[in-house]
Amino acid sequence: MQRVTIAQVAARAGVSTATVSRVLSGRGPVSAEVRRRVRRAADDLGYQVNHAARALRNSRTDTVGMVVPSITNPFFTSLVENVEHALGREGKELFLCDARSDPEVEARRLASLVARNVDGIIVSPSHGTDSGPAVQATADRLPLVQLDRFVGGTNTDWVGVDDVAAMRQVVDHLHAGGARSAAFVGSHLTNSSTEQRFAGFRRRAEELGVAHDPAHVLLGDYSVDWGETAAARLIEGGGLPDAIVCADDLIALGVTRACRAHGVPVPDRVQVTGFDNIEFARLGEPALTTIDQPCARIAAEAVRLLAAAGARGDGERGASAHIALVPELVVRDSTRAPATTG
Amino acid sequence: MQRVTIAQVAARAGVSTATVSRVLSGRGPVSAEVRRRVRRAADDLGYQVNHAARALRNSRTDTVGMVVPSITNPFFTSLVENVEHALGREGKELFLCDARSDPEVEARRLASLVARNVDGIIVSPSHGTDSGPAVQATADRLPLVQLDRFVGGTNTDWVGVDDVAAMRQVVDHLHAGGARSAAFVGSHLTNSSTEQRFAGFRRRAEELGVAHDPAHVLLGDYSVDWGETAAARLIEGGGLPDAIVCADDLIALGVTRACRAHGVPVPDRVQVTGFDNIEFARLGEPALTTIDQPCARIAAEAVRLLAAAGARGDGERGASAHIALVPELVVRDSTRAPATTG
DNA sequence: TTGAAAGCGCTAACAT
DNA sequence: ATGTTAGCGCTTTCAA
Repeated sequence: MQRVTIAQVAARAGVSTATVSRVLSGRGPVSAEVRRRVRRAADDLGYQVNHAARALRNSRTDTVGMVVPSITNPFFTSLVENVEHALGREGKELFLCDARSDPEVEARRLASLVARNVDGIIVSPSHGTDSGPAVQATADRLPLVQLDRFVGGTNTDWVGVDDVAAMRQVVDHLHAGGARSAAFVGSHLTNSSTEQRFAGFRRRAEELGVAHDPAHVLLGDYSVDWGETAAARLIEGGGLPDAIVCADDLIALGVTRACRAHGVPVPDRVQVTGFDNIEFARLGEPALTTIDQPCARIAAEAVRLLAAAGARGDGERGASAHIALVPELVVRDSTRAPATTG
Repeated sequence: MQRVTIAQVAARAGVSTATVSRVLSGRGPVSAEVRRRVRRAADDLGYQVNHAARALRNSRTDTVGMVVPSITNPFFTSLVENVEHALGREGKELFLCDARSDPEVEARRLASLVARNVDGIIVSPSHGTDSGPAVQATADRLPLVQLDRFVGGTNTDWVGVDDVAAMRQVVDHLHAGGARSAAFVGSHLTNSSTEQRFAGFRRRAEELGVAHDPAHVLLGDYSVDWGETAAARLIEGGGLPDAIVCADDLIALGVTRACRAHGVPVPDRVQVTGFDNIEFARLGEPALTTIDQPCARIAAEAVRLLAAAGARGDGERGASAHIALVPELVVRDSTRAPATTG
């Protein structure tokens, strides 16, 4: 099972390796007759390019690296799927890495992607500050764009949703449904998503006079388990507010589940909202009102920015782009007010 | 932002490139003093190996490729996560590909992995027969093991669960809960999972005298939507059986949702079972009784087999290993009988 | 213990 | 239109 090289193809077709290369990469002038012979020989031998050799020669791999905090979070897989699709249109492949929500693992992944000579990197940093050094160091070597989450103090491009505007919609909607007090359940404030969402929540709550007791701000991680734990704590602690605003759908799914387990009616006793609009959001009981993240759009913009950064060359880095898309509220059954149009 | 090469490190440390290579790869004898100088120089320059050059030279990439039908199915992400973890223990990385449930895409992915000189491939084939040629062609060139699903007529290793034994447990449990008739909802019989599970279901149903009307066998795809559609069809068609056996949890989640929507009580009017035990299975209303797939174990075995196949060399392929793990039934609230011990 | 040099498979000048 | 050849960055004999 030796690997077939262009030299063997060349020998069989009775031409030089250069000609074979020209035929197979479709560059350079080759007569139709020779082209056919080479193709034939390559097929017969079962030739396949050696990616390593090509990468070494071209210093280009047609591969983009992507690092996400957790591949088991459906929101990130949705993002990954869309990025891969967008990349496919440019003939590039995706090398996916899971950071396990750990900045150290993340740093190793980024280093590994650099070693692999990927053409660019798309990363959603696990941690709001700890991810900084590795992201910056990587951005110094390769085109890099941040997606969804971001880390402060870097000069890279970023694409995501406007969390503050999103939370404004959420709080408005809850308020319209009669909520006069609200809790916030998120992850520890160590990533931009939670930070921004909490800030947006608090700002709008204050503007509308929705009470938000500091004791009703519960921070853990992005998981169903944490949602259940947090909700149980709120319920058992007494003084359950009118609404529970969750930083993502996994948490919200846990919260509604705990409410069901404790016999607390949603949305009649307490309204609940999620964030991301993962597929399972509509499967909750009740189905979750949530913020729909335009994953396809985010992915497409990220790929576009990356291509632009690559074309721009590495030295001249101008002002970095910050693209915040305004997402839509999806009203389902976990809140009381009807959907508004506007 | 030029990449640093060992030549530059060598120059700075005042040694040859050979010595630098020896120090950085930890092979060959180098004096402590020189070792320190080289390390120092490499750090100062921010040296990182060039993976392509190393791969070309060593014809080894320390990378394993994995192809799954769909990265948005939580069962497969769970498998991926575990494979990556197992690989990490051997200092290997994972290159993940999504086949979009399409044998043609799958074939392209496999070819691309071969071109990348991955050290081995782990694949869960999308299609029971159409995936065959590409899988076999790939297996002829590289160590390859099939995971979960498999394609017939190849001589590769395989690891997964014993679907027939699993379905036996499911039917026994439903029967113990009083079911005397059952429907089966799966995907088109174009992959081994559905085939085996359906066969297992039918066999045990016949043994126990559980009625299974051919009109109650509904085949679509592995998705929540299909589960909803299929359940609606069963409910509206009248003659709803005592139980609905689903080929995976996504389908089961759709089925229970449709039952809820149509006011059909689960498990009192109809019992429902899933397969895989994805995280969301316990979040259904009611929580799903399902078969737990031992992902960590499956992943570990796959990695072990792959390493063995690699070590064995490519020519001498003996009998292929077929490892079928017996999974456990997880009893929750969508079925009537209590959990049994044994 | 260290260095010189060949060569992995490919592509792009350059030459014909 | 086609061939010759240098060289991408690394590892590994072989020689010193």
